Order: sequence, then C-alpha cells, then structure tokens
Amino acid sequence: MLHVDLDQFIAAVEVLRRPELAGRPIIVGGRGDPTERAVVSTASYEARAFGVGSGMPLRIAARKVPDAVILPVDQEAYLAASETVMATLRAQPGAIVQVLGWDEAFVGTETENPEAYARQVQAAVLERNQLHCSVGIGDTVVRAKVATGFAKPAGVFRLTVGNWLDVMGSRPTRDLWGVGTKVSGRLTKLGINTVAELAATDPQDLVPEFGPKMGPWYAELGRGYGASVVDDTPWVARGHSRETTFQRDLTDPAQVDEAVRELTARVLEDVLAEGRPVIGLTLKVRYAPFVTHTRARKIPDTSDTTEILARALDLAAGIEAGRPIRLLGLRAEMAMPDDARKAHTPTRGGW
DNA sequence: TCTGGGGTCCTAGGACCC
DNA sequence: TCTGGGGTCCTAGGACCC
Repeated sequence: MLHVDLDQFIAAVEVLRRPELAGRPIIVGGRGDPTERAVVSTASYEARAFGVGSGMPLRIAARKVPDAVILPVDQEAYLAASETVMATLRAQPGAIVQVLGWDEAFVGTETENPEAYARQVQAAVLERNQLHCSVGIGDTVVRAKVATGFAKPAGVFRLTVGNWLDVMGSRPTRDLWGVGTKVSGRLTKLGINTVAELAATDPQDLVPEFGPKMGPWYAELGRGYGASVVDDTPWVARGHSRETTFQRDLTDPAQVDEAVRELTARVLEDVLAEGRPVIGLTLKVRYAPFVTHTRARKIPDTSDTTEILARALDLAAGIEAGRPIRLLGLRAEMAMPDDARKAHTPTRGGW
C-alpha cells in the first residue's frame, strides 16, 4: 500500500491562486493577523528554514520571519483542493483510497512495482492538481505512513518488515505514528528508548503502565505492525465540535452565556446537516492561562435545537464565576447509524 | 499579551445491577 | 472477622493526530 502526503499542502494551495508568492516564506494561520491569539497552520519550506512550524504561536512565527507573507486560514479552499486530489487518487488503476485528512491518504492496490506506481501517482497529482506529494510504500499502514517521512519532499520511500528495524530501530519511540512526547517519556521511564527496544518488549509487559489496549498496541507499533489492507469504508463522523479562543479573557458570565449560545448555533449547523440526533454534549473551558476542564453529559436523543441549547447552557452553569476564561469549546456527539459501526484498532487522529 | 480548531479513542473510578 | 465478582454505563480527563 501507499501513503500519499501532499507537500506543504496549505501553502502550496495558496501559491496556486497567487503565483507571485512562489518562493517566498508563507505562513498560514488564524485570521492572518500576527497580533492576534492564533497559531501557525502551515508554513512553506522557505518559512520553515527560519524555524517556523505548525502549532507555533503566530506572533512568534511572525517575529522569526520578518518578511513573511502571513495569510488567513481558508478552509473551504483547502477542502476543495483536497477533494480534487482525492479524486485523482481514486482514478488510479485498482486504487482503494482511505482519506486521512485534507492532505493525506492511504492508497491500496495490487502491483508488481510499487515504486513505479508511486511515481505514476505523483505525476498524476502534479499534472491534474499542480501539487507535489511524497509517497511512502509499506506492507502495513504504520510502515507506509512512517515511510513517507523519509520520502519528503516529493520522493518515494519503501518500508517493510524487511528493513523496518534497520531504518527505524535506533530512532526514538517519538518518531512513531501515535507516540507523542508523553508516551515516549513514560516509555523512557520503563527503560525503553528506541524503536528496537520497544519492538523487543513483550506486549503484556506494557499493560500495567498503559492499560489493556494501549499497552500491547505500543509494542506492536514498535514492530511496525498495523492493518495490512486499506479500508475505504465511508467515513461517518462521531460528533462535531466548535471552539473559540477569546482575544481577551472573559470574566463576565453574560459574555460566557452569549458565547455558549453562539457555539451551540455553530455546532448545530454541522449536526443538522448530518441529520442524526445528538446523544451527548461536552463543554470545554480553558481558564487562563492554561488549565482545561471538561464537563460532559449524556442526553436523551434529540435533534431539537431548543433542547440542545438548554442542555448546553446547563453545562455552562458549572463554569466557575470570576475566573478568567481563555477558551470555550462545545462538542456534540451524535448517534451512529447502525450500519456505520465497525470494529477498529486504535488509530487516533484519523478523519 | 505564547498556546488554534477540528477530530478520534482510551482509561480510571464511581454508580448501579444481578 | 470479613465484607463476592462480573458486567455495563457514565463522567472527567488524557493523549494523539492533522
């Protein structure tokens, strides 16, 4: 299988509609105003050379790159571009496509020469969508995904059971897809620093630290194990959420109330479009500067907007008065259609 | 004036039931 | 003196990904 990842996707889409920006350091984030609270969504390679990366506060990014072109996030444009690329992938011979996000997908196919197939995919995406992509080839989704990291930019790299440990064995566990700083830190405390050490660990030995599912799963990750077929079952959202970060911290309960009403209305747009009843609500509050609380409620299945708003306001009633609030988020969990349920292994962050 | 917004899934602990 | 065991559901909180 292949893992296809578009290079600097968002920046590349911006350059497509403004060719004069080619070669310049581009930073996309927030509303494009570096004086606001926002973070970088994507930086072009030219901007990354200055040490700018996604997730970095926009203000700091702007400081690092004095003559950067800073642009607002335009989700509709990226979604539209993404859909044209995914259509190109689906048009490839024998391709089964599993979309992971705007800018990446797994492509399953039967071929004698995966490298040639990968080059063909790159050529098609470049010709039809004017975008460059990197391609990882693997015998599992984990190996294909990790392989792409070695293919960037615009290259092809193959990672299978045969060379997995040669390539990845001496690397830190953090380099694995699904291992972040927290988990790699906990692994270190267990004496596990490298992928090879993780691969050599008995999956059951990780149960006490990480639980019955995640423990064994991390051990499997170390070995590069994962699904060996691409699953193109249509995506069904489990829920929708909206968040908003206030430019100035909120202290007035009336403002909080108003914010909850607005978030509810925005979440409901998505929920109503899905046409499935809401079965739960979660309110997220971040008190300044960085303490996050969540409050969740199961609710009786409903699509009634008045009912949902009342439930959201009820959750918000638990917010501590007088504490400065930096962020509010509301998530609506929706009932799943019976035919959409499927057993899945933990693959987090999928779309 | 450091810290987005949209997702998924797992875990622990308490309540409750038989 | 000792206080089952297994199961499900719910809530709050974490971790990770793009």
